Amino acid sequence: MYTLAEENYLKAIYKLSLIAENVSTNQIAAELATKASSVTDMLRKLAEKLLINYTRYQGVSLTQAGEKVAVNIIRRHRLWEYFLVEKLHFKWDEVHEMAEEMEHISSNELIDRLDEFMGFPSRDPHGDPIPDSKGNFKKNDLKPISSVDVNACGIISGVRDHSSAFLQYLEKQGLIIGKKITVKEIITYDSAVILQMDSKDLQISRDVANNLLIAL
Amino acid sequence: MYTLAEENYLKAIYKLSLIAENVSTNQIAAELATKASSVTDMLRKLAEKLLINYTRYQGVSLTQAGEKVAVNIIRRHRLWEYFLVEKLHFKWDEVHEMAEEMEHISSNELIDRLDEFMGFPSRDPHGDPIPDSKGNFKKNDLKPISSVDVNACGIISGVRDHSSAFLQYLEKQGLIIGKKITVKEIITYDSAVILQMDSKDLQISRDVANNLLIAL
DNA sequence: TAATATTTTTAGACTTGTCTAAAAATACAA
DNA sequence: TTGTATTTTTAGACAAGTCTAAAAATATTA
Repeated sequence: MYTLAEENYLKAIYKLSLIAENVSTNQIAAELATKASSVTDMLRKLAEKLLINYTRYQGVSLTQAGEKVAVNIIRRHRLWEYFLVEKLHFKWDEVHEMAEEMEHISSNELIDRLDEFMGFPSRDPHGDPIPDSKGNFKKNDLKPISSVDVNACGIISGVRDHSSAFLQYLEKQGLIIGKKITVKEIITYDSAVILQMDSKDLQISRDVANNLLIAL
Repeated sequence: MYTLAEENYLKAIYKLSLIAENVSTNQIAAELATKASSVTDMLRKLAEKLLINYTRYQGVSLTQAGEKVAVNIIRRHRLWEYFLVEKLHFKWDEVHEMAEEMEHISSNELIDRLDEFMGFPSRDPHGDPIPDSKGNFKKNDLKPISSVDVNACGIISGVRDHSSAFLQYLEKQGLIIGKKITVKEIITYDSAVILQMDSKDLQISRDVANNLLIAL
């Protein structure tokens, strides 16, 4: 249906669109670790196929068709991650690269059966919601710890950084999905955050607080 | 590790090697539905990577390294087919194309865990043996029905043609893996074969008898 | 608002894998 | 064994996706 490169571009544009409506060539280049000139070439092709809205120098956004394709890729990615963790017992920091390959397996029938096989999970191992077969899913209402007030209390529910370095750090600190935490103090000097978890105090940096999401 | 095209060539050469030691350019071209000139180009590349033994005009064979890669692809293919049939409940005639895509997922750790998850199956849904993680597997000792004598008796255990047309035909006739059959008569005129199965007689054509394998 | 900096696009080239058409090598047959 | 048919390779071209270098457009700032 779509080439590997096309799918990766659509996914990148979708991801960047969550932050700001309009996505720039350079942002896409950075996201895909490629050059701006390569991006421009691909944007012309995607626009021709009516998957993006594109005017030279003006940035891009996904069309409805493009968004549908992107959401479907995300559905596949998250279902395979769930499979790898729940059925094959991989750790949550080991599955991203594998799922990056598996998300391009084209059969939707396969994905629907996989979904059913696993009991229609609603979130992947990193707490991200899994779109259903029609593409519906709740937008993430999770907040980075860096954005909540002192004394706020919530459940660790997701991450913004999926790198294994970050996930391994969290694991080591016991900061795993489902844990209940309370924000005890925010250090003015460097925006570090002191959390209470399991009746113990734990300090995390601003970067970590930015990338760790909680449900209030 | 290897490109999609390289993997497909190695798999094709492996498959053809089972029939005759040395494989010709035209055979490969036919197997991959491509042109002989394209095959020649790829053969040069595979030879350079020491995956095949190749001298111009003399046909090719796999090196040990090449065979190892090919067997690994076959392992992945057959394990995914088993997964699709046993876990996702696809029919045996529906899984080939999906497995053709899935066999290129590169992680061996993934495949080993999948193997374990399914209890280390020894044969795929079409009766073909599944290599273990070291690449060991029993060569098929199954025989086409067309090659056995009258009064021979055996268990339907495999197929040589994996097309859904053929598999659907077998399904319809009840000729599925595990069934016990007896060869009652071979018609001299057209080599058709009359089988006995479940105390009933059933006639199959020479083509079918050629592609349906039994364990004696 | 004019000069400078940044971003984006264009132009031209490269790689992988494919193709057609023609040449070279091998196989077959008289 | 010589001529013909077949197979295989070479030569040159093309599409997809990428790159570098340079040009064009946009944004910033003095």
